[in-house]
Amino acid sequence: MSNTARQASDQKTRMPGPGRPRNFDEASALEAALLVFWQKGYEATSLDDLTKAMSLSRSSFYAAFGSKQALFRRALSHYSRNGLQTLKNVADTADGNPVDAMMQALSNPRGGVKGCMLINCITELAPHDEGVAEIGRRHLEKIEEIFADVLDPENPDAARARARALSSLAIGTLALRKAGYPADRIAETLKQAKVILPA
Amino acid sequence: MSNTARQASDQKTRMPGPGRPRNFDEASALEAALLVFWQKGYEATSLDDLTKAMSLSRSSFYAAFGSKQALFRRALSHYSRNGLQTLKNVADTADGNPVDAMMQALSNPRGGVKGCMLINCITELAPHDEGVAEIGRRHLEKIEEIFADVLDPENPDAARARARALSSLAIGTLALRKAGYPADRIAETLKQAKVILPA
DNA sequence: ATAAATATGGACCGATTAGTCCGTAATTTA
DNA sequence: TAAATTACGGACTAATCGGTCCATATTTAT
Repeated sequence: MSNTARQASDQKTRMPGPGRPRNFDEASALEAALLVFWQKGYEATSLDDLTKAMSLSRSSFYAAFGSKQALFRRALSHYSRNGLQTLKNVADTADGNPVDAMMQALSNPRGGVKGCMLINCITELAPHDEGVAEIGRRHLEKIEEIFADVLDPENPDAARARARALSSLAIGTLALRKAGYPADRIAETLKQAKVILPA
Repeated sequence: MSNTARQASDQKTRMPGPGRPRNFDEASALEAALLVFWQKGYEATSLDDLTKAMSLSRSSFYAAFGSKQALFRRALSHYSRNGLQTLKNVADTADGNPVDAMMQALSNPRGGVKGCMLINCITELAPHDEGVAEIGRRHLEKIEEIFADVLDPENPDAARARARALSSLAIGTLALRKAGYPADRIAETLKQAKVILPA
């Protein structure tokens, strides 16, 4: 389907050498695409939106990424990897209460009003796209893991349900933010999580 | 803009009388449209989807509803009204624990895997559609009110933050459901709300 | 220099988008 | 029955959709 990888086929002696080099960076193009998908969603993002944001011609786009859907999958996975890493860092480097820090980070992600891209995509696509649903499931489970490890490092499995509740609470507040709730009400809502903390 | 209402203009003596009667019911057409928007989202729903589901010709559609967007707004408001009424009923008629019943209802709405239409729409549209954001805000605030009245009928204002946390927790679990979490894990997550209950 | 290989820009494609328009059907009032 | 009025079916439009294709540019290996 995709012609992205240099073809290792054609065992003939040739070794032709690479042709014209790209004049774009694949990684930064991917991140540019990520931002567009993040703020507009999958359906509402057009090829023109993407190629403009990535500063790519259509042919380069298709040569490098195969299709809108393939690019999207890559962007989403990239986002997931990145976000989980960030969350782990938050958990590890929080001086005071790591749970509070994680709740903050989840409820007020880099994206600001764009919310969490993975939640956006689960909402938009998961019911009719099992691939997205699976990426989403994995992401959510990882978040639970991180919470559980913080809550009870000795026996994280026992804290799993509480971890999931904390995660869900933070995710729920994303809707408040998108709907335009003032920041202090959201913070106040998050603080209610304290009662979930003790067993 | 819209020609929906019988025009009261033309003060001339005439009083012409109505022409051919409609052979569709506006209310049920609206509900049919609601279902489509609910499960596909706004952008992904086409006019063909709508007219087919509503059993309407395009001309009748535009005569009766004006535009896709206008229809959507009506459907969304209708959904909000309906949903809040249902939630109130759940709160009033729950024999055991009304909070549990509300959490259940919010987390597992009529729509099944379609989730809550309002949350879907907030996620998809609110960041770039202030009209939708406002409908969403009002809806969420009403949910909080219902929770707060159940939590502390004497002084619901004092319970407002807890009410919002419960609401957010339930809303958060919608993402779990869409991502394909098994029902028992979601139920277990909801049960964690008990710790939010006491002051 | 020449051949081989890859990248790029942009024209192009068929399908689909939301929305318009018009001829005709169905109804009420006179 | 005639005039007025509204509804309906469906053809039509201009724009946009995701995706393809090709001629040309740019590179390396010979």
